[in-house]
Amino acid sequence: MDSEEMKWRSACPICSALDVLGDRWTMLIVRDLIVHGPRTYSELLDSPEGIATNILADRLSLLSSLMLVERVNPDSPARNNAFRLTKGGEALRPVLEGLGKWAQVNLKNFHQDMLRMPDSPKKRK
Amino acid sequence: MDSEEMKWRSACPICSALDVLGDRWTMLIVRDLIVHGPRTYSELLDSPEGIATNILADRLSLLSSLMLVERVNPDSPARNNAFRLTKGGEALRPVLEGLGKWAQVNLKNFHQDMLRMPDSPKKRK
DNA sequence: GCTTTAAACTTGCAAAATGCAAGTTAGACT
DNA sequence: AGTCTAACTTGCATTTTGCAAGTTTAAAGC
Repeated sequence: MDSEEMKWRSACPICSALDVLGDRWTMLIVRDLIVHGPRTYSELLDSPEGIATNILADRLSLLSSLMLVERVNPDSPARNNAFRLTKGGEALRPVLEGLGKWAQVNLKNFHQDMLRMPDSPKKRK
Repeated sequence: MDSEEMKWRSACPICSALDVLGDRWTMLIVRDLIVHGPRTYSELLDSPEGIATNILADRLSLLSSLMLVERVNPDSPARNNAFRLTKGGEALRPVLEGLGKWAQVNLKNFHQDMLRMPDSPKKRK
């Protein structure tokens, strides 16, 4: 998937944001990059929610083509070459913080086990 | 769908927010209720993005069970009985505004036709 | 009060997205 | 040179979405 094949449902900016971010996984990848800083493919795979490898690859490719995420070393091979947020991706930080705070206040009656802060990832292997 | 059968992927608040709102349609319904105020089922159907009737019914039922949306007249029949945001739903306003502003700045190079403000809905029939 | 109308859904099925397991590739390390 | 393993890709089952059609029911008109 890349930005050429994006389908924009309308001219509404909120809808356009959701055309990019409105699925089960994309914002969780952004969350990991906000919380942990630059992160490799395997580290992103290790998040507790358990994203599938094909979905992770697809979403990283979309986020890259929209210049929201980039490789730390653009000219080096993929192995151990972490992804990080660009300025545009980093600009989502207040939005995600707002979502987290909203959930803590407004979903606490439905999800008893919710944490105060994002939890750290499990060790891999 | 109702809140009993919600699957929470993790204890992370951001993830929990996305468990509820992280799909193609839910936040667009919230957007319509923020922009227009109380709105009937048919009015919500008329939004320019074209949500399907079964998806709209399903999402309204989920939002209702999470007490984010309610009927204007709780004890009256459904016909012409609009939905509106509860206090919890209304609390998403700054998040959606943030998303819209983010998109205007960060997606403008990829979506030339994006508007400055959400557009008004088409007339029905 | 009986019929008609239309808003508010529900249902059934096709199409697309997601989830899962397994396989492939290529650079780094010895 | 050979092995290892991170970073993917592929194939297929399952789930979610999209679309068209059908159903229900309060209310408006006669």
